[in-house]
Amino acid sequence: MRKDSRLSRVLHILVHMAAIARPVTSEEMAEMISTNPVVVRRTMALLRDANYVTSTKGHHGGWLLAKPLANITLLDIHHALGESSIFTIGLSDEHSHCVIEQAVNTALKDVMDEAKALMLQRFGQITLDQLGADRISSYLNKG
Amino acid sequence: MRKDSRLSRVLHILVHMAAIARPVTSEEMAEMISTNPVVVRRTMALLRDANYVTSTKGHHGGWLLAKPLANITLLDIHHALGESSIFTIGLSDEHSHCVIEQAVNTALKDVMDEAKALMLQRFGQITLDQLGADRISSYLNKG
DNA sequence: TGAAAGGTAACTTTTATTGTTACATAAGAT
DNA sequence: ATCTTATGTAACAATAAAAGTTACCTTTCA
Repeated sequence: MRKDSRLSRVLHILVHMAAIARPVTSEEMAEMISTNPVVVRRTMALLRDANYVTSTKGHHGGWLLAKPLANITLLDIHHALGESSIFTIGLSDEHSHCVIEQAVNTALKDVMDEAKALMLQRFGQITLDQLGADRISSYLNKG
Repeated sequence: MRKDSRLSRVLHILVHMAAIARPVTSEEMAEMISTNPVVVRRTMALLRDANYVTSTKGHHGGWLLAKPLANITLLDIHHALGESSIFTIGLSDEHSHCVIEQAVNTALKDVMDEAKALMLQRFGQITLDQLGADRISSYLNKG
């Protein structure tokens, strides 16, 4: 299964955007993450749908943040990207009538649900403005 | 990303094995999980390498548990299947020199590590014999 | 009206899992 | 002895999801 790197990539872009006081084009963003503009538009469109960014066409167009990074959490962006499964571990479903299969799947699902809940809770505690600040303080601390 | 359903499938097989007092063939196991014997051998071979099962060739051959289910945890089996990533979320690595990318990835990695630690801890607390017992008691409780 | 931007559909590439075929080897049954 | 029943394994095909690419559209402003 190929990894979904959209969250990492789009967070990278958003933090850059906050430091650039003008519309940023898909072309520029594509260079930030070494891909092409269509891939960028595809992901950014989801954030626009959730009102975290706006886009304008034509000359001097591009993308702008719709709110300060301090008002956006990792969870917000995660959700904006859609409700896809976060685990590579899947449950079998060949014989859903088998009580053993049901017991196995219930046990696995309970654990995965708990881990997911923890992860989303942590994501909800981190705002995007902390990503820059965290980095600077750890840089100063480590030399 | 396609899900890795080996853990769920092989747990299903192991619990069945405990209830069958003779060597179980790959053919029989393949029917349990609706696949073919080669797929079964591929996964079971990993469990044999980790000494959870044994296999014998020829007439009346097949697979046997090497220890009681009570002595095997979900974590044991998870580890026996190899150290593959459990998350579909990947980190970008286009520009590892960019401090913003590093800050984003560190934040994501910290959260994922924490969620993974919780998941593995829970897996370590569940022995395979509980899968049958859990199911029966929940069945009785729910009617 | 031409250049610069986003919008989007359709298709290809990539990557990991799963499935399949084929054949070798081992061990007990006849 | 040799046939049958098993596992062992290599090589290849099918499947599925993300990412990449191409092509063409519309919008906006100089």
